[in-house]
Amino acid sequence: MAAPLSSITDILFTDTKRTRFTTNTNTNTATTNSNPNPLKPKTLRKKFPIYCTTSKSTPEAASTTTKKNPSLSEQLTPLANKTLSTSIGIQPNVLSKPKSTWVNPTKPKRSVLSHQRQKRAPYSYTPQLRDFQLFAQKINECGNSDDEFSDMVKEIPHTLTRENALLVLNSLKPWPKTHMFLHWMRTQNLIPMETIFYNVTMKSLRFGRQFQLIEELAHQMFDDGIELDNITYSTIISCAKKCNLFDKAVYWFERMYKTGLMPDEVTYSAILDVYAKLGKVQEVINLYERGRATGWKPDPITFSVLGKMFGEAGDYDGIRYVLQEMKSIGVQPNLVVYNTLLEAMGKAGKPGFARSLFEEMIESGVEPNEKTLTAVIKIYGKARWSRDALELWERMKENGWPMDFILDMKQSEHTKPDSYSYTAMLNIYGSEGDVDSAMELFEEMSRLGIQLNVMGCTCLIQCLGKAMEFDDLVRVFDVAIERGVKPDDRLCGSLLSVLSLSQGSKDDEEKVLSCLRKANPKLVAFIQLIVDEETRFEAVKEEFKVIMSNASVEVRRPFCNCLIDICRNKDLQERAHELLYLGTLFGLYPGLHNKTNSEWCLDVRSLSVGAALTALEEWMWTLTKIVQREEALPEFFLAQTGTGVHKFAQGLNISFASHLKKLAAPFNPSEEKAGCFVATREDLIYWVRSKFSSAAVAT
DNA sequence: GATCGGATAC
Repeated sequence: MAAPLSSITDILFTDTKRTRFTTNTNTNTATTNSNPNPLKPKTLRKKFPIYCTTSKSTPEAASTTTKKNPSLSEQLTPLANKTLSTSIGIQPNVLSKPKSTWVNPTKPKRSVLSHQRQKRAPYSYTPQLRDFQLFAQKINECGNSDDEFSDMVKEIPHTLTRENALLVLNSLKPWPKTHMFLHWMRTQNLIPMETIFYNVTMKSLRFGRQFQLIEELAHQMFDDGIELDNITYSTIISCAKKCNLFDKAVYWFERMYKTGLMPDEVTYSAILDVYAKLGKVQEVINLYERGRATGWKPDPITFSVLGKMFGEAGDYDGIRYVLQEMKSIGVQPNLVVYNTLLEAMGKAGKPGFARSLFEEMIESGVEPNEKTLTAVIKIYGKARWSRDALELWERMKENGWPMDFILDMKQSEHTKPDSYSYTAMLNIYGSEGDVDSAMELFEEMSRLGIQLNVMGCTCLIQCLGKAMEFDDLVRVFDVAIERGVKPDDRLCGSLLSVLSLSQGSKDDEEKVLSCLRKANPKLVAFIQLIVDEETRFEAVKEEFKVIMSNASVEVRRPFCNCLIDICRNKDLQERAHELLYLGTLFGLYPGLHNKTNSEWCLDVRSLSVGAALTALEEWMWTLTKIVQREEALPEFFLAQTGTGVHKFAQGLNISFASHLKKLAAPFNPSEEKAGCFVATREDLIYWVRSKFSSAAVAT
């Protein structure tokens, strides 16, 4: 056996200190670097603000080269620092030759993992295969008691050989049988005990989540002098992981180092996953970089582990780092890696990049499976990209991709039907305005007892509101509340937007209000306050403040938009202007008005139709006053509505154009930029003058 | 879940 190596905790601890030291000594350089590498994961960026430092010049690195027998941690630390600076793309010329990072090339350093995967003995033929299969089957079928087992095992058909034993151990299914058979072999002493017998038994125990028994067997191996190999350790570690005993997983990994056994890439990636699940991102990166520094070429499974970790952290830079690493090492992502990275992109809130990655995956010939499609559909649904979602739906039909990713789950015994997939589908149908399909899903969920969550409920209500199906809307809302859905601000927001659509019918309006009253009575009281013409501005202002501070940040602007719409629908223009003013005052419309020397721009893209028209009136009014006072004006004026691709902005440019006409304002659609209306200073001045001269003539 | 180990959705 090799001499004991340093424990991995020592390595990590030493490295953390060193990392901090390196960071501190170079902070000045770091802060002056105006172009940080965009591919750095967050954790790297935090702890390693600079990447160009050569570790050779640090005192620690120098000292390690002079020592005769440097510890593993000492050998690896400078390498890790060095690799961090080269492998993530700041110096692409060094990227392809990690070996150049050796501090002392004449003396090869001990690696942190073995580059050779543990060899497996070839499967040997067993002449009595059939007999032993039957024997194993009988044991499988007998009871779990020791007595029954003892009786049964006596019927062993031939002499036990190594191959026969393996065959039986592999065929025994419930873990107690495998465990008992191994025990029997050990006490009978018919053949010498081997590592592989323990490994096979441990695999069976892992299936039954019997970590304690696995640990007992491992101790027994130590006691009996049976070598634990990489397969033993990776099985122990993965079982600990499966049982959520992460400290145990780390313990056995350290123990492996202490006994002098070098992990191979299977064990190594298993432990990376453990650290990732513990949220120890920095440690994972350190271990990964360390392995890389010694010439390790990680395989797709490792990248899947890294991708999942960065996804959990919502770390987009980290995800790009993984992609960049695979590219530079020349590892082609497989299905699982793509699935992991797509999921990660979703968690990092990058639907656009997820879409490109998905297209790249198809392009490279990797067939998507139901996990891929669920992830992508979910991302499109969340981003409200209904067009992309439906296009994907069509492609699934065309290519024969798994259409039944929901049905699959219904049929599976182990997986409960997925409320999340239903929500994603509700979102798609909802965004597309397909009420029938959305309601069909809703009824199906009720039939199958699938929990409707608040997001699904919000999608449905939006959809029903748009279709003016107020009775169904009330029914869905009541059922959702009954089944324990807690209305949140988004749900209130969608009720509010439905209310702003229900113009005309007092009856329908009352139906929506009854729902909103259950979800947020204060909001209903505020609506009543603002639609009362007698209410004074000061009172509105006070209550507005209360309502908005109580609402979560992301719904404040939609709330205000809807409230303005509601007022305009009731011809309460003055109140609408007050609300827009309050919204601006509370910072709900940043960037509504942008000024440069040559151009003033009104950007109403984040406003509802009513709010946009109110903003336009306000702007024209202000511009009129400026013209009348003969104050300085820029050469050009621009009003931006967007082209209406966003779901909430649909029709905004059309309504805006017709309102411009109504005001006879001098804005014309821009020929260069869709969704823009432009006017020159001359147009504007002419418009104000003619308006007032005609007014003067009229009076 | 035939053949001793590591990765993916809610």
